[in-house]
Amino acid sequence: MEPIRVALVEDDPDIRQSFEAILADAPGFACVQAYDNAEDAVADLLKRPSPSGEGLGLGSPDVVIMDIHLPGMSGIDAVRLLKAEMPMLQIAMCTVYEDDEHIFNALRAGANGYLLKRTSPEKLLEAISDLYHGGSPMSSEIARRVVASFQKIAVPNPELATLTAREKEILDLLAKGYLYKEIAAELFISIETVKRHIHNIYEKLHVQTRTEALNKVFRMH
Amino acid sequence: MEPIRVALVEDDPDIRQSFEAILADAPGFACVQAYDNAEDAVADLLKRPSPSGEGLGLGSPDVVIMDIHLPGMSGIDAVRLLKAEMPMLQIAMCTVYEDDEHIFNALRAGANGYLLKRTSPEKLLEAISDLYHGGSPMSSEIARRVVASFQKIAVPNPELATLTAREKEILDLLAKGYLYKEIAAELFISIETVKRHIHNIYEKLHVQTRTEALNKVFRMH
DNA sequence: TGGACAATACAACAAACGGGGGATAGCGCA
DNA sequence: TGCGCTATCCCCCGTTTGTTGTATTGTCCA
Repeated sequence: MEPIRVALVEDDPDIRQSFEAILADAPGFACVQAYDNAEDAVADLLKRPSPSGEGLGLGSPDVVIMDIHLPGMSGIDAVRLLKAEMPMLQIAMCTVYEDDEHIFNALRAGANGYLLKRTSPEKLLEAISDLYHGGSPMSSEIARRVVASFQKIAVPNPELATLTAREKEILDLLAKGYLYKEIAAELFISIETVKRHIHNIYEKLHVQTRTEALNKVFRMH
Repeated sequence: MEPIRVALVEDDPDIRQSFEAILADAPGFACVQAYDNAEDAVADLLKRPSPSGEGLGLGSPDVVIMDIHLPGMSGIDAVRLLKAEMPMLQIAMCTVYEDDEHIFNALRAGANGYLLKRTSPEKLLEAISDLYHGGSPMSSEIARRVVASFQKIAVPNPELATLTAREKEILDLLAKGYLYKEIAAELFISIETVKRHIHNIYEKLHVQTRTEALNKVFRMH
């Protein structure tokens, strides 16, 4: 069985060599490239592009372990560039940063996993294998924040709760861009009633225009 | 050392007994409750509320493993109710569903982890331990979808790319709810120019009204 | 140097929006 | 029974939005 081909991007020589040693000792893994900066890594890895995203070039690694804090270009920008050209390449960040900003920017840029540097060698190898098989390994602190981010999304607006069912129904159509007369036709009521409802909605939400109302609705979604 | 106290909510007696057996055999784990439906589980677990969220009641489990498909109330609704009263209680879903809808609804409801039923006994125990220590265990297929959801958020609309810098600037103000005359004042141009720009924007986005334009802008943000 | 494009501006007009004042009818609850 | 809330409807009026014309200026590029 072919070993999993790994590339490292890490500026600290001690850490890089330590990772290389771990990979060299582990059966089934091979460190095929190691870079100490993002510019070299991007330039070199893009030399072996997958013709149309359906596979990786011959010399390409299967998995990239990318530091975030690097001299010059950041690891996050490197991920963005690499993923744009080689979407099948599996990349995991490996860094000391565990704040939401770094985590979410990295994932938005296209990173497939996010590990903390204090990850044990066994967990690191397990993560690389997981990546290779299409998983998204995360240190448990990271998973926790990612999961927590789903709960924060819904910030219930108390103003919205004061709307009646009919008002919510009309606000929903309003948000979709329906004209007053279209709402009236949809609900089989007169346009005057639509105006009255919308007037009441605006009063409850403390807004004057449709756009302000929409911003209140979208903000918590 | 005290064992981790686990409660199960699972309607299939075979699976429930199998989980109980796994927990009974594992040192450091104890199955303290098992329910075959969500109503009983919620009613019973809420009898031991944490006074103000800072801890769990004396008879409470540390960790709950919750099925989603149950007779009557769903496991997702049960999580919502339990988390509202006992936010410190750690709950992981354990189910066969691996579609985005179920995953994200469960996480939004407050679930701390999400496991698939085909998870091996070793991984299950590891997940329970991870939960107990504040992590968010996920099967790797689940982690993959959760991470992918961060990338999908930004679906670049090619129509938006055709807008000039000035048009984007005006669209931005338009989205914030500015009136035409306010945009004119903000940018030191005439209201007629604002109308012209907005007209051009609508043409490029293939919309007729402000609200339709906003929906195009918000959709990819 | 001519053409394409972006930004600016004006005019006239129709449609849509939003505020103000009413009014009626039903429904539940004190 | 009466009060409050909700949903429904009407009129008047000014403002805002969006369309359709036309036109000037500047820039960039072939």
